[in-house]
Amino acid sequence: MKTSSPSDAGMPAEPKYSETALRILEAAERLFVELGLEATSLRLITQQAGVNLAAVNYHFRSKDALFEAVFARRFEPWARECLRELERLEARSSAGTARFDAEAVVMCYVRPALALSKDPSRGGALFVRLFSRVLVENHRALRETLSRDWGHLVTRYTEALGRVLPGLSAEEIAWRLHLGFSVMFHAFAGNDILKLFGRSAVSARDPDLIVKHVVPFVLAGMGAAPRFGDGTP
Amino acid sequence: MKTSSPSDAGMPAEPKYSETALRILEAAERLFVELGLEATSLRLITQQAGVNLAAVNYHFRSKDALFEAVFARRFEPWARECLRELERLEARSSAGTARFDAEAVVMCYVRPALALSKDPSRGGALFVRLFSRVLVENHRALRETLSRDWGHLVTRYTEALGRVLPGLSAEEIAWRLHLGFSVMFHAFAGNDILKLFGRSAVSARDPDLIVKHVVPFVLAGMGAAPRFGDGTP
DNA sequence: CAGCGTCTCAAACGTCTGTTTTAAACATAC
DNA sequence: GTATGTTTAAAACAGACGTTTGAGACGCTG
Repeated sequence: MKTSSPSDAGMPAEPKYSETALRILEAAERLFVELGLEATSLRLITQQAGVNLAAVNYHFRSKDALFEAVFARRFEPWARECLRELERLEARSSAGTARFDAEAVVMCYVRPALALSKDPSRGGALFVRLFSRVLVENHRALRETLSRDWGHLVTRYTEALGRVLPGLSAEEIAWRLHLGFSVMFHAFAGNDILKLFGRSAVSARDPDLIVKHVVPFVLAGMGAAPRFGDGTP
Repeated sequence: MKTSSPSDAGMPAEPKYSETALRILEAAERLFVELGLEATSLRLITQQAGVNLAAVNYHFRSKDALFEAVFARRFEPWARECLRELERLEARSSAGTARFDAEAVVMCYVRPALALSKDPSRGGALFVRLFSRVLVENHRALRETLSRDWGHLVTRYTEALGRVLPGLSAEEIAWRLHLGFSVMFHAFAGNDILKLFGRSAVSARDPDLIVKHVVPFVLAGMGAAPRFGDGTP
């Protein structure tokens, strides 16, 4: 095999999938992103993976469990990276070697998404597209897992953003984070309204280019002065 | 019936659906939003609508055609409103009775979305949620219709935004519009990452509240200074 | 009352779905 | 070399799916 860097810091990075299971995961990932969960049949997955139909129910328990495995395989490393980035920023800020501002916090979750998008061995931009689907459709089981195991991640980012935008209420902070996450995910996923209307102009599949346009937008949005009561300034 | 204001400016506003067809449209709309196209069966739709299964294929040709009808019924009035708002702004701006700035342009598409969200007789926020799904999944037939019949709408908004943000390149303008549309739609649709992680805080179903938080964010983002080459200012 | 579209209804169509079952191939350890 | 647990293979399962059919009910207009 090729995976696992020498020092696996504590956690078991990958549940050690067999060759067959891996082929299934990869075909499923591509198809779930392209067609969605419901529109993708196990027969199509196994056919494209070049494995037998029954292998899915053997290696993963069910179609739903397969979906969760596909999601978790990409999500967990990414989420860990986001957390590590934030902790590193906090450490370097305490040491006085880095500024703790909005851009630094935003880059803590942009950087991992960028790295993921540029790494074909981790599926490239596929996962971001999958995540943007999960965000819109809502898969019960996944939501439970996320809020149980990764709720603290969001909490940490909320606190961090609160520190760098001291003038804003907790509610306002939550909104800024929500909007900031949202715009980044859908931009990375390429969910483009202009494209939907055949007026693309933004063809950009290049992740670096996406960052270049999204980050200034998000930073400006997050730092905006809040609007009072209704209209009247 | 209750619809149609006295002076229907030219176009046939609604294709005059029969009672049964309307019940189907309404049940389908709700279910498509909740479960998605593939996961919603015609049997479930007709059951909730209290009509016979075959009625769907009689009134609409097929399941796909039903979906397009559901979409078009809400989309077209909304799109027409967006166009009218923009034309009104241009007229009032020429007459010197209104300022032609970024906020005015953004409000041209926010206002119709807000009005729609607050009007239960037009399905309330359901359509925005449906639209956000369409944006992520991509339904071939719908994309063709949109780019053929409504591509000019996007073109008009791109031009308008170019006028109020004169310092930016055409590519940059397209990006700002893409991101601005995107964040508004997903905010109205309630596609909230914080909610996904069980850290809601932004429960806000109130459309006015959404506007209050989204508009400053979008305006600031659109007016941001673009980022040069890479990092170095 | 006859004639004729419009519409509803129950039943059936063939196909595809996720899942299970059975048997066979395989590797590794005794 | 045989035993053992793991992985694959092909076929079959019951059920749900979108769609079609053909007969009948309804409300018209003549």
